[in-house]
Amino acid sequence: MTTMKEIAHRAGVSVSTVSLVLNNRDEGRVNADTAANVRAIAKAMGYRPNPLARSLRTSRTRIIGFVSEEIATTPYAGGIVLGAQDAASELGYMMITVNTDGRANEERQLAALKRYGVDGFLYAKMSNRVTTAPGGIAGYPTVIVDAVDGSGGIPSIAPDETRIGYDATRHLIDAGCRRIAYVGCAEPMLAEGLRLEGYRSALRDAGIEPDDDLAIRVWFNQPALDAVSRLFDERHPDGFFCFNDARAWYVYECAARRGLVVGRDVSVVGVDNHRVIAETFAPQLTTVELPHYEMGYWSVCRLVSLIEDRPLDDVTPPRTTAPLPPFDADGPVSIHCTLIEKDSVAHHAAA
Amino acid sequence: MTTMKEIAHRAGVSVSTVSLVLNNRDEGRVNADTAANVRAIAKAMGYRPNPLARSLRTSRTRIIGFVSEEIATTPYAGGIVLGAQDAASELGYMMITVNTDGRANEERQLAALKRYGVDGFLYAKMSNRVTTAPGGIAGYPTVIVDAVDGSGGIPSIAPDETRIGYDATRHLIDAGCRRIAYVGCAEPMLAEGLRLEGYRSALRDAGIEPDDDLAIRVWFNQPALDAVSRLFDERHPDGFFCFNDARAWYVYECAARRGLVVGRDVSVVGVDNHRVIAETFAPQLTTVELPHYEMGYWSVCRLVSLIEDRPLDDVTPPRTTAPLPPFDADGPVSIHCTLIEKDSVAHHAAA
DNA sequence: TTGTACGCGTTATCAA
DNA sequence: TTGATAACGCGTACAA
Repeated sequence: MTTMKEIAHRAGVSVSTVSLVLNNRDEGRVNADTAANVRAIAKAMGYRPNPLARSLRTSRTRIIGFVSEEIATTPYAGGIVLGAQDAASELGYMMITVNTDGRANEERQLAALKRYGVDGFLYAKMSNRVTTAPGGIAGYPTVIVDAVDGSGGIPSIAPDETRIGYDATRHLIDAGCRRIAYVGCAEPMLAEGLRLEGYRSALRDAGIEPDDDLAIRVWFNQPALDAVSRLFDERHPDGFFCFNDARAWYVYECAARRGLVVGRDVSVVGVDNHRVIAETFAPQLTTVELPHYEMGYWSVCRLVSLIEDRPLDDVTPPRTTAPLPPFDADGPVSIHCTLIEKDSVAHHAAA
Repeated sequence: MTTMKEIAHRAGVSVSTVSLVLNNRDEGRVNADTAANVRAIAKAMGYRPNPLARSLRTSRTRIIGFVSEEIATTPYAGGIVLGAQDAASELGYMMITVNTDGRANEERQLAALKRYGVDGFLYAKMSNRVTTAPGGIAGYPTVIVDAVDGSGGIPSIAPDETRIGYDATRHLIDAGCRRIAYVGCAEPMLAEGLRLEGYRSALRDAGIEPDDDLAIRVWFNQPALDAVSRLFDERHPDGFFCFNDARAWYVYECAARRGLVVGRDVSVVGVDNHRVIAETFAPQLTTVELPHYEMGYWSVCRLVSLIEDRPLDDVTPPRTTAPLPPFDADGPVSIHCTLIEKDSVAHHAAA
């Protein structure tokens, strides 16, 4: 590790001069030639600033604390963490991730992070819900990921759940389906209600009155399979909007047992085709993909813009993928999710 | 953040005395009373050392770098990361996790970690294979997780794959099965060959000559389902040992379509019943559980023992769960996996 | 038994 | 335009 002192020695100048130059504060304060020389030497010696020493002075570490209760418990976490890490890396930040199990060790973990001098926090849930950030976070720049702040005031980023329901249902309507079922999730989740709402709006907008018997909410395993079976036999839906991968499976399974081919006899649109369908039935599910990676990525951009008090456009590295959501709003931000079309929807003229 | 200086001021002593006391270096060097006083004040003021400042002096950060290519791509990662984080937390360490996508940005990420002064590395794969740690890691204390070091010399921790195959097969034999099939994985993996080996040994030990037609290796989806279907129809196995959750699903599905009840008509033992079976068929699969959490936990203990050059027993916090593997060996360590019995195995007298 | 002085690598202030 | 000098919080050799 080469230090400023060594560079100063080699360049025959003082450490302060080196510091000025290497921090680009030499504009009109250091002779252009000496500056160039210092830069050249620094480059030749492969100088990289020591973040610890810098932090000791500036009390800024360029470390972000990623706090979550459920990093380990859901397969989606990976996407968020990865996106966050990528953004952090591109912006010159590091991320320390900690997993809190409930409020128990939460404050202890937060205290540790604070001692390490993190510049801000990402507080992540793994499915959209109303949450309230732990008290210890107060006063630190914070962004809530995949949830909305119950107490208000903290910016958050989450999928636009209503629109997910709307778009999925709309897609089925456009394909000619008229008896569209919703296979929801029996656990109380924000997403559940909102997607149902979107599903209903789409139907109404298309002049179809929602039929409550077509919308069910199921848990897992046999009871879920039984419920979907009844739905098949009693209401004969021609399209299904499924809350998630596991719910879509029940539809695929029921269809298979009745000799119905998904994508020909019945149409299915799901959310976030993650593993179950992909590994069991053919990976053909038309899905609205939850932007986990993007949420992670964008939340870090937003957090850094808070930390460094710079406009968001300024800190956001150029990206070739999806456009940015309207970050300027200081409250919660809903991210639009895109529908990925596979061959689980039969496109035929309207009946 | 209260500092040593403040404590020194309040105690009416110098900073060095405080430092001596708070680092437990006061044995016979500081008056017992002053020491006690200093400790009391430190406690009252809630003193916590500033890790940054300390690191600047000691060039030790108590930060561990967790490096992996696939944190995001597998649902198992969570368990390893969580276990590692727990151990780190209990041992007073922090973990910075980075996800490298191939060798491309790997060295850049490693360089960043090194600049932040990590004390050592965890290099993790998400399924047991022969690997070789990146060059940039050389010279740092390192432990390889869920893989074995190809070039030797670096300690590693991975499941005992052969024994997984042996135990699972043995369990089926003990339950009375005689035509035991192996549904393996067509991808080339270390685990695949080793589990097959264990499967064969168990059969031979029971006086059953392995029948090659009973051991198949499949990919995913329809082709896999077809292969397992043929297996059912042509060889009529009474027991199945399945490489993983997804492979077990094909067996459940084929059984269901033939009216056979798993746990009554056929027996199934799998590995790591993760999500597929649990969310689709009832979560009843008898499995050999891969100790992801334990691997993470133990690897950190081992790494810390390397970093601090202390015997492993010394750094390992007391645990109530499984016993420690034989860490003393300096090469690869195989962790024994335990079989969790659910009701997917029909226990009947041998035919 | 305690305090002084210095260094870790940086940044910031101020005087030259 | 440049360079001492102090400070960030801590650890430690050495002097008192």
